[in-house]
Amino acid sequence: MQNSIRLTSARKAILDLLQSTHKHLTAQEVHKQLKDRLPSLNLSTVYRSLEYLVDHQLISVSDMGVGSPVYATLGDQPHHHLVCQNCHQIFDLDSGFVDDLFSKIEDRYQAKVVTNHLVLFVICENCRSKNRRN
Amino acid sequence: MQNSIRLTSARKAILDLLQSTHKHLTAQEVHKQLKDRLPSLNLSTVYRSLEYLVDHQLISVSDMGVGSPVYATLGDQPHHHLVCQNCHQIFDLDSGFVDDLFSKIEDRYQAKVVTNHLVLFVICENCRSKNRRN
DNA sequence: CTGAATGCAAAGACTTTGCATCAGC
DNA sequence: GCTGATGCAAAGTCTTTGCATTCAG
Repeated sequence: MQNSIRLTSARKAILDLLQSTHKHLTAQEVHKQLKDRLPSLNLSTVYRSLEYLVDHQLISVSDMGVGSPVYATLGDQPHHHLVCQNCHQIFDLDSGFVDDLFSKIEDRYQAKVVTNHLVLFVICENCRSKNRRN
Repeated sequence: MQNSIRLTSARKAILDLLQSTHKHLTAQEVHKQLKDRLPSLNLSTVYRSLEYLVDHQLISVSDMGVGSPVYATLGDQPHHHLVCQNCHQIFDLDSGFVDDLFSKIEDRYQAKVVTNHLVLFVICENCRSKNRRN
């Protein structure tokens, strides 16, 4: 991890994309979405660039249970989701709750929490009432 | 999702394994560890069985950032980890902190949190002191 | 100018699927 | 006995790597 950042067109494009979509994208998705702008962009370059950008702390990587890791800019406000394991509906989770947890952890462990997108699996109210077992 | 469970030798062996190791294993690891006991066990059967067991809520699946999902029995006490994004060291996270969060969430959203293995990414104390930027 | 980044092609790892056979209930 | 599970083989998807070329600083 070094301080200066070598800014190539591929990396620039990836950063731009992540900054403008405000979404979590997989490497494959990033590649697909840049095909028009940079037709020559190779998938392996996308993988290498994403790795580089994560290493240099310009983007974050997290796992939403999609199978592949997803990437997003750090600029986005930390935000968190509840995902119902039964009906797969997604709910926003009040980040106050999570901030609380994170600051407690940082106090206790002297570690900086870098997860800025937490996903918790739940059985939502709706599904609970439909299913006695939960 | 149905109520009765068809208990085959493959599924029995997988459950046994997960119950005895108390670890989170990937499909590949499960397969490797069962090779001796069940030499004929096919990898695709392992995948299908794990999926089946998750569907029937006999085991849980989570993601530790290893690249593949990991499986564990539900019997294991909920427990949580901090993983350093820099040195990849793993720390146990006091589950009191997390229980707190979960019960607040359950109150507010009337949803049952089923995540029983939370993984938070951090920069650990050690790595922070080595690197001014964090 | 020089080392690092890229494209390309190939290999590698993990996972899924179709189909014939086998086994649990 | 019937339905669903398994083994096998093959294909599919995602990711990584080696090497020659190109590019940013």
